[in-house]
Amino acid sequence: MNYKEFENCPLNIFLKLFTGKWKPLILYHFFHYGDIRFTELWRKIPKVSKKVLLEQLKELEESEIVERRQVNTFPPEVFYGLSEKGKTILPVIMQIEEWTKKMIPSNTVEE
Amino acid sequence: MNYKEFENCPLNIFLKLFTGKWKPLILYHFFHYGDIRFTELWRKIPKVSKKVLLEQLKELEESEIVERRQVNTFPPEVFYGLSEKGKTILPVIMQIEEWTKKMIPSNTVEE
DNA sequence: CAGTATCCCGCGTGATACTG
DNA sequence: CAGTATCACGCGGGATACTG
Repeated sequence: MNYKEFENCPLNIFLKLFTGKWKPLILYHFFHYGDIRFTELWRKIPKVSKKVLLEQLKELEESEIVERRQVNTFPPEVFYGLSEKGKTILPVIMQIEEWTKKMIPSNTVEE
Repeated sequence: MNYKEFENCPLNIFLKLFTGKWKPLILYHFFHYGDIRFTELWRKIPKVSKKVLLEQLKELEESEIVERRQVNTFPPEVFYGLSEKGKTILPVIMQIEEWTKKMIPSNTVEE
């Protein structure tokens, strides 16, 4: 296996899907709250700039994990949420969470 | 949930374990070949510098996923491999790979 | 052979203001 | 309200030489 082959390896593809500082948190909100309007999502994730949040959403959209739904034209009203493909990740995420809770001592994060 | 809580969320902790350009490939080799001597690992991953490879190994070691075993004193002979905790990740990785193969169309990576 | 010391660069991310 | 345009910066990663 050379590096190029590895680029195509499923584990790496999966990780690249989630690479991005805010993507896991974005998906977390979709899993728990369903579709969310852009500004509301932004309100829930207070430390990220609009530009970056939009970039991350766009990347997730290009991965076909997230769907963007524009409701009416003016003023713009845009909802983001999981696609059907995105919803199939849930069991994988759950197994990851179980493993992590069991194996990784819950580190205390300093303020 | 605020951002600080999210830092402690299992999904995020898991992803941080693998964040690092070469970590998945390093783990791939350990899963397939068991313990590997440092230089041999370096030979298998030709595009990474020694410095960076050592950094990534050190981070994995600090996560207690990888273990470093020094065999004798001179010349140094150091083996790296999965810890017991590291080995428990395998089923999780396998589920991730299955999901990815099923759901993500195998992108062609340009040369 | 394994590991360290420097120096360097690009990219992901951030702050802010502007537009339709 | 959703999205774009600039400008800027820190840090993860890379190249190279050196050390015990």
